[in-house]
Amino acid sequence: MSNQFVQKLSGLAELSPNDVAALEAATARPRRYAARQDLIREGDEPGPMFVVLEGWVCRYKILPTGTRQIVAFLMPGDACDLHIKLLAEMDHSIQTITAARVATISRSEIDALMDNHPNIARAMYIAQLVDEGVMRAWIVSIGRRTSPQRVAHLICELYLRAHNVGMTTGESFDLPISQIILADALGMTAVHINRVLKELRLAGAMAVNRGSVTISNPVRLVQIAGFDENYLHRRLRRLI
Amino acid sequence: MSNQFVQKLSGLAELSPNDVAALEAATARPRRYAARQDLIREGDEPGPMFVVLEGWVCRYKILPTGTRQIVAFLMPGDACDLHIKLLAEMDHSIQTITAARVATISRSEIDALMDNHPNIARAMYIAQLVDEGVMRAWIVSIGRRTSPQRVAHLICELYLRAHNVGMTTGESFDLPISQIILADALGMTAVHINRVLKELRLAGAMAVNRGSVTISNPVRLVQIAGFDENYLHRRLRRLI
DNA sequence: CGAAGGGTTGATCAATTTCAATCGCGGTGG
DNA sequence: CCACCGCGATTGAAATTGATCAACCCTTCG
Repeated sequence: MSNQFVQKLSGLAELSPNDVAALEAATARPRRYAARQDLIREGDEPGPMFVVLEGWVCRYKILPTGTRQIVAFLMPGDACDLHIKLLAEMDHSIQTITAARVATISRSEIDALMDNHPNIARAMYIAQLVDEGVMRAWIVSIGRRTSPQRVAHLICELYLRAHNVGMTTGESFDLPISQIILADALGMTAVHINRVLKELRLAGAMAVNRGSVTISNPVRLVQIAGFDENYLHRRLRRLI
Repeated sequence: MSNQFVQKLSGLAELSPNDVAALEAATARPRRYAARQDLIREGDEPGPMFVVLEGWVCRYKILPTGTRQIVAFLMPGDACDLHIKLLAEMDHSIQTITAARVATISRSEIDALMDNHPNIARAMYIAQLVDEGVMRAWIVSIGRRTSPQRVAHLICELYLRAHNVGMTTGESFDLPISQIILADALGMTAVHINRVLKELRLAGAMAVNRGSVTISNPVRLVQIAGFDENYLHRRLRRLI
């Protein structure tokens, strides 16, 4: 399958070869970014739609005190904000975590894609609904789960999302994310994340090494997390 | 202005008298619900779109341990999930907090509204983007703000949203929400919410009495919250 | 009148943050 | 080639926040 964007959307709606070709054309000229580059900042006027083709990206907000909260991770195949152009300004920033290849699709291109390819429109709407479900799950995690549960839940989510676009190998996947970034995503301190990761490692549930995660005991990890994949609305219900 | 739904959408796009009439017709036959009734539950098949016309409603999820996290408040004028029918099942539940009047609009009615009234479509898309911004702001609050900041921030948000649909009187507004519900929304315990409310009252920032909130010192409240209204994307930038 | 559900308060406990120090690794300039 | 630097990872100890446990009060409602 050509790229993760096509692969992801194919999982959400039936795409014809014609649809696939249109998606490939729209993402044919991605731009490369170094790590830690803002694609767009809070307060900026929204631009074209971003589609991540390679690397990891996040949405985040900075508080007056300077602390940061990451509100979403984007991995290859993930796109941003279909109708974002309707807003006058961005309410958050988007930044690369690793070096990345990101395609931009202009408003008119999107409109053309959606108008001429109903199945693409359908898939994009579903993707947006899933993204909202993911945000709700984050609120639940941060609000009500203990820190080990929270970390475990995020890893379960990322594993499944990566799996969905063919980016896992067995029970491992690349997670090129520092403990600092994990802390910013989970509303914790890096110190505490470190201790929780150790705890999960000692519990035999999962281990992080040099930018990749291995889920040593999927059943245990899911138990710890209290993970229910329903909010990812996947067509293919594989057990992990 | 006829109802809060029309009022809210009018603030997001120019609506013609014809558009307004169509919205009124679509919400003409609301259903009444008692307090604490689920409109729909996690796992259910999505139904029609809900539009709250009177009363308060929330989206929530229940954890395996039985604790609850509220992920959004819906007040009069707020609608749910434009394209939700594209999903096979709900990933969260929706429940009335108070007695409420809620209109339901079927998929086909929505499609007709959106197709025949581009400005309604535009307004609904903007409303959805704003709802996403609100969710991001919740993640930030729960993840990174202290409890007094968190409470203050939520009150600022709710005040502005209420103000937007004409539901404030001076610096007060109805907030028919128990401390338990506040706790479920902010990821805290009711006991702690109680102490924080006391602290905010003593600080002269705001006070809650019998289902209504008075913002005694807006400037102080905004300061405490570190509140920036940008994420609500309001057209009318009034200072509170 | 009694029961139930919120609200309020105090005392104690547990989870996390904060502060501080050390370690290790990759990259860089001398 | 190697010492040095900066960033992330790791660990310990102290400080703080918020949760938990346990009363008790007040109002509403049957």
